Amino acid sequence: MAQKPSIPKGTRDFSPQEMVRRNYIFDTIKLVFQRYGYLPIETPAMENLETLTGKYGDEGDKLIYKIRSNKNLLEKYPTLRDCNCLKTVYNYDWIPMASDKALRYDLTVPFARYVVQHQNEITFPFKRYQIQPVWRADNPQKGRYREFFQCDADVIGSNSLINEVELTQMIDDVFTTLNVPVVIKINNRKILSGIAEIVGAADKMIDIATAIDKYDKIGDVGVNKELSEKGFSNEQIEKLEQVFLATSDRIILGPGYDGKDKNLVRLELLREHQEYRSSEIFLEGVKELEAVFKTIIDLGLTSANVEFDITLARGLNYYTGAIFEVKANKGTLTSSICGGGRYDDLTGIFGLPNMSGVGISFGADRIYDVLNELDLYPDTVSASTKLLFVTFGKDEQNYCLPLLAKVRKAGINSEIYPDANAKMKKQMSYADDKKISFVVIVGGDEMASGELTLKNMTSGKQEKIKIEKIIEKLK
RNA sequence: GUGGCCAUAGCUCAGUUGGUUAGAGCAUCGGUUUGUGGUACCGAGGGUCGUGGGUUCGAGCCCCAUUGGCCACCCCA
Repeated sequence: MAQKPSIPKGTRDFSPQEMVRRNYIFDTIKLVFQRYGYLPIETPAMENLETLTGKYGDEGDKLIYKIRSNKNLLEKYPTLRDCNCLKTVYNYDWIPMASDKALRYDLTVPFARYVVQHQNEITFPFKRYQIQPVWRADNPQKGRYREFFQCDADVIGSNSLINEVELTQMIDDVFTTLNVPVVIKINNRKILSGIAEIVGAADKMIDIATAIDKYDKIGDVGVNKELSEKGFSNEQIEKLEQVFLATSDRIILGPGYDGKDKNLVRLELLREHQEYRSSEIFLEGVKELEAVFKTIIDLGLTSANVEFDITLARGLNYYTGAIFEVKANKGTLTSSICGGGRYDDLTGIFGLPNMSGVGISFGADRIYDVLNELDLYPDTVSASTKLLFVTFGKDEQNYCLPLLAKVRKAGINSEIYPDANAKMKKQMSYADDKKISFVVIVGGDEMASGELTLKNMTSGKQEKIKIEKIIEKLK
């Protein structure tokens, strides 16, 4: 017996029913992308390693899947074969040369690379969407995979905040269609930069951001402890706590709250904040968000809630302006199902400066998990074949083949049971299992009269009917 | 990279203080007289109990190691 086959950790197989469901998600997202004027591109699964490194922070870089070279180090340096220290590491005759390629970690960095490479063919602002798998050498757990699909939409070459508004509307559109209640959290890295500047730690913005990101998880005590461990003084920590507390519900919903939009109240509070208003970049971030929120409120969203959250950080290093994160309000998955933000200089690294971009990324696999858990698929998602020809032998089958072709030409998904000798029960079970809505039963009587037996598999009712009428009926 | 839990049929699991030939449900396939599925009844196939070692007269069960999985931390879609 052969060994039981398996697939690598953190990867999944998708069977037909699952694929139909996943395609429903992809189709929904794609439709929204197209409706807002985004055009598709694809990039290779692998990139040059140097394209990817240094873009995702220290933790991110560790999770990049490196592709080992096919060249054998021992062929180039045969004397290495005798090196004992290598032998203890590699007990075989093949030592790969240094890896210089890697699997893509996300779709944003390859996109930036693409834009720089194709800058002369692109009309800016460039709106592209991209739906492809990405790979991360992470430890799998709930909602976390080593291979998963991202669905990205990005605008590059436009500073306008209308893009931020539009992306928010797209998130709303997608999750409204999918029937998933969500909260869209929005923050701005400039606010975080300003905060870091004010407390005298401008170079430690990332440290502050990743610590305060855990506010709702480990509370103020935990956050303060982490900040302290990272070398922040008590004075700095106190100053930081002050600004985060300023936007808490307890403060803004207190006496004097006049029912105005919470997000705008929070931002106004920050704009007027004694200590922090002195930072230019801080105020810039606040003003940007005020503009974004005002427009969103004016236009209104269909089902999503938007929320300004000053503790939202996001780990990716390249974000410089607005940052987004979307979570489902129902179900047990607590991690984000969509994220994004503005990056002012991602193309600069590849030699094309002053090209600001902003984008969002839907995590298709997590959305799939949420939809599965909440069972949010419409009935129409399961049906594929609409009509099955059931026959009793070779003669009947031959009689049906031209009819089948006719039905297919009319655009009706249909098939015939291939094994002419199969018993009727077998053929009916097949239809039942595939959730085929109608079967046509063809035997001697039907062939003689041309009146075929059409059975509705849901109601169980059947009627004698000519093929033309069947086509008319099912079209 | 760190920690916790788990591993028996394709799937979900049972399996007594260690004792003959390891069970059930679901799924699959076949049958209940050869033109009718989803419900019923009968039957069949399918397991070196994750792998390797140890203790024992005897191990699915106890011990050690190893691999894999799930969950949490870190970080992220």
